[in-house]
Amino acid sequence: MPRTVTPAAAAAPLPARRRRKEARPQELLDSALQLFVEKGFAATRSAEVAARAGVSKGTLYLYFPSKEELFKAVVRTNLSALIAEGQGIADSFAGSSSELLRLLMMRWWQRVASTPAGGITKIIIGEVRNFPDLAQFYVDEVVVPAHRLLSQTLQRGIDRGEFRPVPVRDAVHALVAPSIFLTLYKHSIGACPVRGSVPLDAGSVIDTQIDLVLRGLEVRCEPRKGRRA
Amino acid sequence: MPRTVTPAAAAAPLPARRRRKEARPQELLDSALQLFVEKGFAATRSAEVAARAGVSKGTLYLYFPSKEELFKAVVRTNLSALIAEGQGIADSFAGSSSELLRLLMMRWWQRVASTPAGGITKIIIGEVRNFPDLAQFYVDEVVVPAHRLLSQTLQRGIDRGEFRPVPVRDAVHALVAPSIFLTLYKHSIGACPVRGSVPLDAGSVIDTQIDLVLRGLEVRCEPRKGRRA
Amino acid sequence: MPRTVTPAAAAAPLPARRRRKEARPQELLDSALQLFVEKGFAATRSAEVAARAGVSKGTLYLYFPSKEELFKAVVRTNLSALIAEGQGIADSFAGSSSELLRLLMMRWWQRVASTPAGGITKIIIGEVRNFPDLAQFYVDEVVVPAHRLLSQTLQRGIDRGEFRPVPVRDAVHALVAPSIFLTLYKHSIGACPVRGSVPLDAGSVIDTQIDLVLRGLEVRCEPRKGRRA
Amino acid sequence: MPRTVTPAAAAAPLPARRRRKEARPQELLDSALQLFVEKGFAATRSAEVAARAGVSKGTLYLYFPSKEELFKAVVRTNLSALIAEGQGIADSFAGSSSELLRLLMMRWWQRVASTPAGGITKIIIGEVRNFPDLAQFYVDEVVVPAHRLLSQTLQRGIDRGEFRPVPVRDAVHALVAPSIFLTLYKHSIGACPVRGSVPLDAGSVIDTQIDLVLRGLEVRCEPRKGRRA
DNA sequence: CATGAATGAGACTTCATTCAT
DNA sequence: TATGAATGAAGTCTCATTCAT
Repeated sequence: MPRTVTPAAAAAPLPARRRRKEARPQELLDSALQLFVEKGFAATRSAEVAARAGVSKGTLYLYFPSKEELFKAVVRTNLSALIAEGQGIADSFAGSSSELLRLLMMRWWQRVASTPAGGITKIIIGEVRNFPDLAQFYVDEVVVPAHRLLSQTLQRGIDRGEFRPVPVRDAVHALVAPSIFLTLYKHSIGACPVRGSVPLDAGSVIDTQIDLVLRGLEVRCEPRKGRRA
Repeated sequence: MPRTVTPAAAAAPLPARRRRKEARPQELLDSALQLFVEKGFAATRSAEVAARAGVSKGTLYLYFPSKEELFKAVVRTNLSALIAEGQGIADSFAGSSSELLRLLMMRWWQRVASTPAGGITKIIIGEVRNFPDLAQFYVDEVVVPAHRLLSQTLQRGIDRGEFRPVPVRDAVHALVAPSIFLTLYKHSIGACPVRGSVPLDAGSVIDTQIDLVLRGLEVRCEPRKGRRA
Repeated sequence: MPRTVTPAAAAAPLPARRRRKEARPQELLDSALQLFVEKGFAATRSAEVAARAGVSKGTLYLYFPSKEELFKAVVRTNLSALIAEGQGIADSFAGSSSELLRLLMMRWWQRVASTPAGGITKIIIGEVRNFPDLAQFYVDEVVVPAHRLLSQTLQRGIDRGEFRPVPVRDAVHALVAPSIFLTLYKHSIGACPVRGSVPLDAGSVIDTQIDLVLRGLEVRCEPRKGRRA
Repeated sequence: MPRTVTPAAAAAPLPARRRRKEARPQELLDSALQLFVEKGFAATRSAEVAARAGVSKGTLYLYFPSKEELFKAVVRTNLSALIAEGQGIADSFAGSSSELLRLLMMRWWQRVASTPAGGITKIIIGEVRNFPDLAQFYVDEVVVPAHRLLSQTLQRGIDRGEFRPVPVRDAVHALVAPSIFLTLYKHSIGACPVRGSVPLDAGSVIDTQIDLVLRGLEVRCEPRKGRRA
């Protein structure tokens, strides 16, 4: 046995202990996201976050100084990054504004609404009033940047004559509300084993929503001519 | 025998004590609604509900066997009644479906969204998963009846050729989502003293929403050509 | 059995529940004093204070909002009252200042130094720096009033020609230090089962102290004449 | 075989690493003294002791097997040595006992009371009862030797007719108490930012103390008559 | 009917000490 | 030697609910 086994060290995989250390924060963030979404912020026990990440209570506090900071880290990891990315796309987009709008909303859908991250909104809605610090944090980190991104997109469409000149702020609201609401629903009643509830299919909801906002509900055009005449 | 317990009191106008007694449940429900909306279900202290209603902790439990039952009573008092009333209006409405839609939404706005009752949704969203009984209760008592009412109204419009034949369920969703979302926002971040937040004006939001859903966002139709020329 | 047992209620002793309620604070204060003196402030477990008073943890917090407030109440009950009383005596004392001094010190000895209350000083000495609020509280509530009382007494003796005109502040210090120090010792090393320690007998210490401070250590008088000549 | 471990290092001037290593214990002792005095024994975090000494937590435990042993080492380093030195002085002193007394007290003042070492007494007073081992240790190491030194000095004064024949043990107590008490005060309330506290100036306190103990407070002796006349 | 004292399980967070690296 | 990640017991304080009065 010439021990040809090249010393493991050669490949220089981080020593086990250190490898764990570097993975810990992410493991904890994942575990925290799951639990926060499941139970909410206040009702999530820090001990359970630790347990689900496979570490002891103390270890959690080695990486995050408090439950509140843990939550902030979860938000930053899961939402802030995505918004910044969307802003990047919008800044260099060349196609029509309808296409950009669809693209942004689809991305949000795929990356947030369809993942546990979508549940963060539920937490904020339900608990900011009990944790005032989180309110300012979430507005700065998520609400304002996201609203800015969509406002710019609508304004672009209006400026280029693609959209009617609607009030931008309210239109953004009308645009995102159904998706966010759907996400909220999914992570609250939708996650409960109730009978008789109203099922909501994400794909169809979003298609209808985009179609509706872009084209409207009323049968128009020809009749309109008359009205307009 | 001589127990001539002054039966006078019986005939007399209710003595203060008795009058109080009969008003108690409503006073407790009001106090509970306020606090549940402010702090959420779990974070509301039953002692504070009692205190705000001017009674002792024990008295609260005299009228409602638990915090959960108290919450259910709050929902029944504030939402179930209103929905039934809306259904009554719809059943006998003679005008156009657009008008009916506007009417129903305006009523909801005035009677729920503009009052503390609007905050109930926030509580459900944020906490049903921690109180499974409430999920079934809320679906039966609120979600299903409300959805039925709006579905019927949209279907009526489609049947009468007033609306495009959109997928009803999803359209209902697109219709109510912004209003509900606005209410959620108002009772969460909107109730926090944050700076830089996105202000939402109820009146303008609802107008834009109705306009958008009915008429759409895009500049369309052939007639457009003419307008553009 | 004519049940002549006059209804206990006739004597109208407070109903058991209420009688307990009124006794609770004092029971808790006694228990707290004992434990604080035994273990110090930080090391005293609120659960143990409650247990020693025969109630549950929760009950303690029904009467005192925090461990710190509990401690303040202990100080007020055991020290502030006594100092005020001493001030009353001094204000109306007619004898010699030596007698007044002896009287005040004897009272302090009997009411504080010889009781668990004497241990409070130990707590302050050992822990104020970790509980900054307590520092100001103790100075206002104990240090300043006590120092004022003794300063006045010394000054009275000087004014009446009974005492040499010594620097009052420092003399007060020299006067109280041994007694306080003795108390500290008693509640620290003196309370430990050590061998070979220096035993201190209260009675003899205080006699020596008063004698020493009043008459001094040096053999004087005649020899002095020579020195003075 | 070729392991010609450069023995050069052996002869070379101590490499930085080794020099650090040898300084470690003292650096840790200094850091520990500061922190123990600041926060007390129990409230001092071993991690902070290590950090202030510029090493890791693990390293601290390399030199001292536990926090308690670290504390003992601090006491030995800072107090035991000084007392032995004072004993040496007393053994060979030729002047008057008053002078010797003044000398010893001044030395104690300069070497202990005026340095962080003075705070050790505070720790003992406040916490021995929670750490029974420390009680015996401190009595053996500090209390008994210090008391022996001062007892001998007083007895010497009495034997030589310089002092009145007072009870030695109690007189020693009266002698040291104010100084120790002053030190305690300085490291407790005196170190807190309180307003209205009683300021104590070391120099004036010690002068008054010595003067008082040696000469007494009362105006006495026959000669007095003359002075009064 | 009404009160409010009492309970006790349970939450977040800290820290001395260990041990793999 | 030196490090610092990991542990888990322990401590303060909260609160829904009960029940003697």
